[in-house]
Amino acid sequence: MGRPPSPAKDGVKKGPWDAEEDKKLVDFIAKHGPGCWISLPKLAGLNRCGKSCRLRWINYLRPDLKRGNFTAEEEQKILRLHEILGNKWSAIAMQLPGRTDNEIKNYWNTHLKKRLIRMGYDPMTHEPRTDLMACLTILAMSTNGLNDLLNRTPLDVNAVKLDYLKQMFQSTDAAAPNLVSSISAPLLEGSPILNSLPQLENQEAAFSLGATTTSGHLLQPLHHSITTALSASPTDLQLDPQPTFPPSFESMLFEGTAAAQSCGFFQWDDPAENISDPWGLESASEFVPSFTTQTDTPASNPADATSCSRIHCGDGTSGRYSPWTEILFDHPIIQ
DNA sequence: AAGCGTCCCAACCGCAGGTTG
DNA sequence: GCAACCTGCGGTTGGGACGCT
Repeated sequence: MGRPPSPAKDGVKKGPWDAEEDKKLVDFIAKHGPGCWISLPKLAGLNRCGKSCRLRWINYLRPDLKRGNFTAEEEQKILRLHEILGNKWSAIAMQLPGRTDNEIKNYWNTHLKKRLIRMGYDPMTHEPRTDLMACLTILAMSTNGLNDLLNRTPLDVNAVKLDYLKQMFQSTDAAAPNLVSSISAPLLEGSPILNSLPQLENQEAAFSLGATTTSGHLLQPLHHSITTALSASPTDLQLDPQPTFPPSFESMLFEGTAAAQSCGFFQWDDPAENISDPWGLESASEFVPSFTTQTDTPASNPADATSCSRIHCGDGTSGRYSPWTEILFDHPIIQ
């Protein structure tokens, strides 16, 4: 037996809702409340399926929805809840009044997830990535890094990278994350080394050696170890054989320590996202010491190109990074 | 100004679990 | 207990907006 089959769904309108449809739906629900979604379209005079009506109401027309950008507090909440709950968007949405699961899901996929990846964290586990693919990813995102490796360019900065790379591939221990971070060791925009390198005629080359955002912001865990190591030996790039990797950003967030600030996770890499500078730090250079290589090449850490969604170069040009998978798998060394 | 590539998000799709007759 | 419906959820996508060349 069971229920009679539902009516045919042919001829039902799909796609974006117009103002008239919205009004019909809002008026109907204001009068009758959200009840049976299957019968609602017919009763409300809408040529939509009940599912579409429900979605439109829940995600857009509901009066208690909060509009506008996510606040820093909301972002932190999402990150913490995601670490605990995973992709349980509805459960996460329950903890964020006025936000829908769809909205949170979209925000995660378009902002937070990418940010974690750029910073070397696994977006699912929220732990620093230590696998070879992650290393290759970040290396590939430095665009010319692999070319530098293959071509054995004599650039001192790349020599540093190669040293680390060599260690990385020889290493089987926990040093790997630090080695990854070193590969993206950035250089100060407009620094002598940048000016001296003919390879840096384009933004892509600048990307390979690190570039800065217009805001000058951008700190990240991946930078911590290399800058620490370098500052410890400012004139001699002796590499720490057992460098330590900073704790996960969540653990620091939970602890609410200054370490979270030095980690700089909430230093927005995109000026458009840098809404409130929540840690009150105007520049990454505040706690990222400059260092000098054996060839007297000054550098500091205003930003990391591997985590920039938009790279701003000294000549005012800018570019965007591509999704890591594309970069990685398009690279000759992978193919 | 046009073409192209990328980003973003509203909306759709398919599935799973609960409900109903 | 079964079959079909209903609801909610998470993954995916289409197309408008935007920026760059």
